Amino acid sequence: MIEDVRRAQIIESAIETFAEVGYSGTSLARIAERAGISKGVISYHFAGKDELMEQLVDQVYREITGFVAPRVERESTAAGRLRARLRSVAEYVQGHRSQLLALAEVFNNLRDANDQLRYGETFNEPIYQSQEAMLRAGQDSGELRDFDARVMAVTVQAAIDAMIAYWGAYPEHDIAAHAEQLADLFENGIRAHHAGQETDR
Amino acid sequence: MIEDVRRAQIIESAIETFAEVGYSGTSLARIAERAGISKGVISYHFAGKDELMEQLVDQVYREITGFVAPRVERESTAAGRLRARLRSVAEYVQGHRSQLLALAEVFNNLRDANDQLRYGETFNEPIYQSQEAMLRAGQDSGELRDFDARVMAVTVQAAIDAMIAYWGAYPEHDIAAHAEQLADLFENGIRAHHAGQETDR
Amino acid sequence: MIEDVRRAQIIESAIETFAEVGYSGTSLARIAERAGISKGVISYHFAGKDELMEQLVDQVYREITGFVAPRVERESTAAGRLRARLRSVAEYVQGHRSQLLALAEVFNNLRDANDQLRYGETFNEPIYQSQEAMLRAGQDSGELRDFDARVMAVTVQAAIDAMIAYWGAYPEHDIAAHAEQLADLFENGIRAHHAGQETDR
Amino acid sequence: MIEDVRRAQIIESAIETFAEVGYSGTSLARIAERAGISKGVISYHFAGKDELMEQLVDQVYREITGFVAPRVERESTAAGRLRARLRSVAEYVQGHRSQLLALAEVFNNLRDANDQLRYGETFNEPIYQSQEAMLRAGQDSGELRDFDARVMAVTVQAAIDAMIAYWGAYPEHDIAAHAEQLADLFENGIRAHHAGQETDR
DNA sequence: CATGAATGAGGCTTCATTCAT
DNA sequence: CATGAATGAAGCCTCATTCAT
Repeated sequence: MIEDVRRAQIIESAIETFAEVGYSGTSLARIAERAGISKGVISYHFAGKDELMEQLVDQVYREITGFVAPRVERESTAAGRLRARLRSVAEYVQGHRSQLLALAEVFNNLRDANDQLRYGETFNEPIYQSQEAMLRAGQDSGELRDFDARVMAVTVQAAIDAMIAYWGAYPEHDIAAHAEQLADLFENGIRAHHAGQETDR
Repeated sequence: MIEDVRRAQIIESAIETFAEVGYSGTSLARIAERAGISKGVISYHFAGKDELMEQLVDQVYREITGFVAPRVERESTAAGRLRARLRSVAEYVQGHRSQLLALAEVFNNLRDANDQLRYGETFNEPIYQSQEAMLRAGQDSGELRDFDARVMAVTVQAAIDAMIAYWGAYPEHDIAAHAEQLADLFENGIRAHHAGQETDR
Repeated sequence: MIEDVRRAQIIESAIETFAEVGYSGTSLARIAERAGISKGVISYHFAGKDELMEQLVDQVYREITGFVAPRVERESTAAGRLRARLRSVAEYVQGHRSQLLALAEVFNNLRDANDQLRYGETFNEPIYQSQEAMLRAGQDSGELRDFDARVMAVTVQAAIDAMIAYWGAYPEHDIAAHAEQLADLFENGIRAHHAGQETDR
Repeated sequence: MIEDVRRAQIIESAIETFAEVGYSGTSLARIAERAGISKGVISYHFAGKDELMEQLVDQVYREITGFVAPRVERESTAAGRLRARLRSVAEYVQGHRSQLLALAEVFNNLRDANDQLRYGETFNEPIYQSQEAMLRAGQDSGELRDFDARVMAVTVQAAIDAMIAYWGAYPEHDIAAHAEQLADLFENGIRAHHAGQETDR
């Protein structure tokens, strides 16, 4: 009810604040100010700043996954799935710029009591593993050449993040074309060598 | 003389602190404590925390460039230069883990008075441009296929950063092999299609 | 009706909270939480935290007095009344541990707008005076020796409070035996000297 | 050096604040204000509010013990030692009113992370034990009658604390006379019966 | 009669920076 | 050249209280 509305409003305000002034510039006071509410309200709805950030990550993460996953699953070949992933991320990201920037801020900075990153590489494990499985299936079917699937999974993710970050810095950058370029790169880079195939674009 | 020694000592201490506890966990007090000096000394030798961080970036950046650049210039083909870059970065990084982690922290967080990232994508411009020039030369010579050189430059840089970050999280990861995998990926991904060449490894 | 039930429930919850976490650890939120009610309810039934505490004192005080007074009045000699008082307090206290601890917390900490203790020594005045009257009667009848009745009244009260506090800290302590020891002490300490001993002063 | 001077000044200011406005009314801001220093200074010289309070207790405790102990040790009989203790406490307390009130505030309120009193009855153990030893020696020598030495030790301490508290509330009260009255009470109350009286139990 | 939501003051602490010595 | 002391802003959090529903 009202509870959920407020929490959503606060998270939305936090997203915009992180996106605009970065992790260390984001205080509860600033979030509250942007939301037009009193400072204490955030502490009322969230156990603390950390919980707010974790919920932010949860929400944004769920949203983007909910958008991308079905579009990927529609494809059957490894190359097709990879291209679908790149395209759908690029598509989703348009209109959700702040969300992605905020996600990156929290990702790269939130630490636990032992100074370890709360969302470190270990948080990416599930993604890496599903990506690896997909790539290995492509290798087994003969579609893809031999390579280290873990390295490739890490690199695909890095290419996506960089695409988002670059577009974050240069909003006029054509992110859809960027995604196609990446798909071409990986398609050429990992397919099995026999005769010269062509990309679908 | 003493001046320079002190500054170097402070920067060294700052590097280790950033690497260990991250950007928001790094205070002047903590840097001073690790260096075994008084808090005030830092303010005496640097105009402020910002200047310290800028000098840190300058120093680390100069070091890594000084290591990588000559190894790249020794090569003549685009593929060779790219592989040399990947290899030499991977080589340099071993033994300079803290430096690279600290560099990333400052890179991703330091902002100016207008909340703009001090080292944003614009800081990468020189790298992108030199990389682009190299790639275009490869395209002109017929070595490389047609693609967006800017996107490729961004992606190469991202792949390198991710390699470092992954190795930062999993120190037992074989970063040298990782670099070769990346070289293979890009070599296959961007060379001109005629007959099937082989990578050198 | 319901009104009174709620007030009693809240006071009961406050008693246990004070007893457990002390004065400064007791917040309305904590009291409400223990009572299983909403925070606002307390403010609805009491003018404020201060009034709640005053009612708590009133209630506990009335209870203990209602238990002790008739048992004291049954006795006729000063020594008998004193022993009756000590015994009945010790008896009452068993089964009302939290009440007494809570009473002490509020007693020692609640202050008015001028930072004066709300229940200071002045609150003990009625007790002191009744005790003094009883002791003076014993002196007049020749049962008790000469001494400062006010000092003795203060000391008796202090001995009782310490007995309760000690037993509060060591629940296995035999409080009934403690009460008898105190009665012996005072009986020997204040009765008239039939063989004339002298103090060293 | 300056360090010690400041710490002493802050503790002194804390003592007066506790004495005046009580435990819950004492904030670091108020202490700093009274000391005429900036809020942050306290955090600079003490790890936190808790450490400040512990040092306060240490200091006051050491002072009072240093005054009382030699005066007690000068005496040889149990009655003499007890009277010496009562007299010297009463003497010391005059001129150190705030110290004693502050000590009581911290004593009765400071709690650890588990809500247990930092200075509970257990803190009094050493006092109780030394007092007990003294009383038992008196019983062994035939000077004192049979009684529970622990109960008596607790009661003596309580009588002293009450004397201080009463005088704290009524500064015109004659605390020296009060101490003599207490000494008389205990002397009569615990000495061996040469003419054999009996208690009623 | 009860509640959950909101407020704003105040508490403790950390921090970058300044300054006298 | 170095230090320790001090500052005051800002951060997060808790709290008693108010209020619309």
